[in-house]
Amino acid sequence: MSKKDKRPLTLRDVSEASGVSEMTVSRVLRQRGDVSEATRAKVLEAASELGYVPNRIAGALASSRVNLIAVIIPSLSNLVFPEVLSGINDVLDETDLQPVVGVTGYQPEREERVLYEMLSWRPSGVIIAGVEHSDASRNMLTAAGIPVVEIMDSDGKPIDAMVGISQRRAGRKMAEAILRFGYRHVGFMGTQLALDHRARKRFEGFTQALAREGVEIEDREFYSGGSALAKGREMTQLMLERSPELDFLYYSNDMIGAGGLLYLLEQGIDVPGQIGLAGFNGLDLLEGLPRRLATMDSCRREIGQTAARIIAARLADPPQEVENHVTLEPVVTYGDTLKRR
Amino acid sequence: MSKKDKRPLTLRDVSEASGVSEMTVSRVLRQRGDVSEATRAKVLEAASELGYVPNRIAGALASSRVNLIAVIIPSLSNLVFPEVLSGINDVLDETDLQPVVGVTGYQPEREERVLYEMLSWRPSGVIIAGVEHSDASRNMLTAAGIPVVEIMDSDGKPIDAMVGISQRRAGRKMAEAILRFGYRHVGFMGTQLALDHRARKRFEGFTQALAREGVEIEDREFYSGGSALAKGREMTQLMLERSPELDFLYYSNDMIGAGGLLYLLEQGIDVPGQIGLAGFNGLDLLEGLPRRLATMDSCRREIGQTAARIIAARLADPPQEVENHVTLEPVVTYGDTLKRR
DNA sequence: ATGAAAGCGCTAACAG
DNA sequence: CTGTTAGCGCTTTCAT
Repeated sequence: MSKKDKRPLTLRDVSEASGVSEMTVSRVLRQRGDVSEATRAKVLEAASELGYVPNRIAGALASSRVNLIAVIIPSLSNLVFPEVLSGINDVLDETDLQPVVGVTGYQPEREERVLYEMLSWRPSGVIIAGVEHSDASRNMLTAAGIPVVEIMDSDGKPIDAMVGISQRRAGRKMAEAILRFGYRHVGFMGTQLALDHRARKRFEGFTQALAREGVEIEDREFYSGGSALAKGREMTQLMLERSPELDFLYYSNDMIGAGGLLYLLEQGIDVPGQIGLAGFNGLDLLEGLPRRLATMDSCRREIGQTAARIIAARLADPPQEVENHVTLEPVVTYGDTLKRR
Repeated sequence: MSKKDKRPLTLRDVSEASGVSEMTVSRVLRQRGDVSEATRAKVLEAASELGYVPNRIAGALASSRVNLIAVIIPSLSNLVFPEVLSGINDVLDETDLQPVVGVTGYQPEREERVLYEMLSWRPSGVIIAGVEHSDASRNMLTAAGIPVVEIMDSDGKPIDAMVGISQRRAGRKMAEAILRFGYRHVGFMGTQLALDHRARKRFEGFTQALAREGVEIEDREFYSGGSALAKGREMTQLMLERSPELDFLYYSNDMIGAGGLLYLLEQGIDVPGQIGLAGFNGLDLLEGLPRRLATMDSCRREIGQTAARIIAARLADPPQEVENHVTLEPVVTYGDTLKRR
């Protein structure tokens, strides 16, 4: 038990308590260099008795080594990002690197601030969502001189490394599937696209592929905030009342798609006979629905893992060779809501 | 644009570039002390031209001030915790404090490790989920000499401050509602209780309140991992095949409750006529379901906000007086699945 | 309003 | 295997 001092404990306290020099105490605590079993035990004993916790701030300053990896994402409530984080954790857990998460709320100014804050702690690497960043952000990232992995989206010119899917291609692929199966009157529902570049790109790819076959989106609806499931429900009702001729509804994420699906089933509408549906992401959640929503895997866990692996490899001593640009291929799951008519 | 140096930029670089002493540069960058507008401008110009990002590691060491608040939670995939975080953010955004999140996976040893890691950065405060911690963890927390707020659960003796609901009371309240409405044959489904103390306490409160009226849980089922919605569905099916006499199903969270609800509706079972249902948490998600599941608000956003407010108040200069022990009262929402029979 | 000196707690680099 | 010395990049404190 430590006496209730005001002053926090330092290496010196452990040194005095154990009768071993600060330097050797430091070596024991960091498991670096050779220390005799006897001294080792003495030090460990003293440290744990005092309840000493090393001061990494001093350690980092002295060694100019920081085992932190900055991870910058737009949101935690999106469900997708926690899964990316989880993938990152899977891999970093095997190393001595530690993720530190910053959240931007999809706002470029906040991204800038968060980035600045994180870089001021001199992390060893950065994993950041998206490829669009303000000039200031790009400059900071470049100037930091550390590995930077941009994730989730491969449509763009990366600063350094990049792991993701082509969002445009994802949109295109789904459009092609829809057309192939004979749907022609398509409605779209999604979040506000202004700040979510990935959703926007999927949308662009989607419309372009439709256009190639002379098909245009006939109705669209956007939302923000609130329960996505409820929003999907509401928007679907609204859209079908407005545009009863639609035979397909494309949702920019699975959650609103699920809401739409529940609504349609309740109304006794024939899915996918009368109306086909598709979402995006491949959420676990879909498994519990009455019918499997067509969707497309966004590979988010794998993206996280791959990004972390790139960082870990580049930081290894000696640095390992790795592929710096990884484009994953999302797979369409037709489920029960996308069928040849 | 910074020349592509190997060495990271320091205050000295800005000092030289601007012809102002390091000390004054530091003052400008921290907005502390009086600096003439002219020098100020010169410094800012030089700093941004170089792309200088201050080194907080050095700053923190010199000032022994760190604006970090350690936030330690069991999981990010639980949906509940991101909302707590969001509440914490709401409040800390107004201050210069920054949350740093650590995840324990519900494992005490990991909690210990995460805590150790975080404390080694000398944060200014800790917000940690739950009131059960290993001795080592409690010691570290005590020895750190910083404000500690334990959250989510108020059934226990806090180390310092505490914000939460009484999980036992929450379980009891739901049991009382169920009994009041005339249900007598109750089944329970939930996660493995061993490590989730809050779920366990709710369960205990629940069974005790039932017992008081001579009612016992007649069947129970536990799960772990996988899609909660799908699990709720499967467990419900299983349980009803096994125990068709049940007239009420209590789910330890809304997600599995939603799965159960969807299953029962599909089977054409009369809810709540034949079987009543209730979950726990008060998730947004429920709004989009075909029927509103009875549940109980777990006040998670408010818990986050309150905890953050306590930390902010205690860290203010001068420290503000605040209530250190806050017990929130969860409210039962009867929805459409809990009705007098 | 600005500068100079000292040192935060630790570790690199070397010496023994 | 263990100890000594000299900083890491900044801020505190005190002087000017």
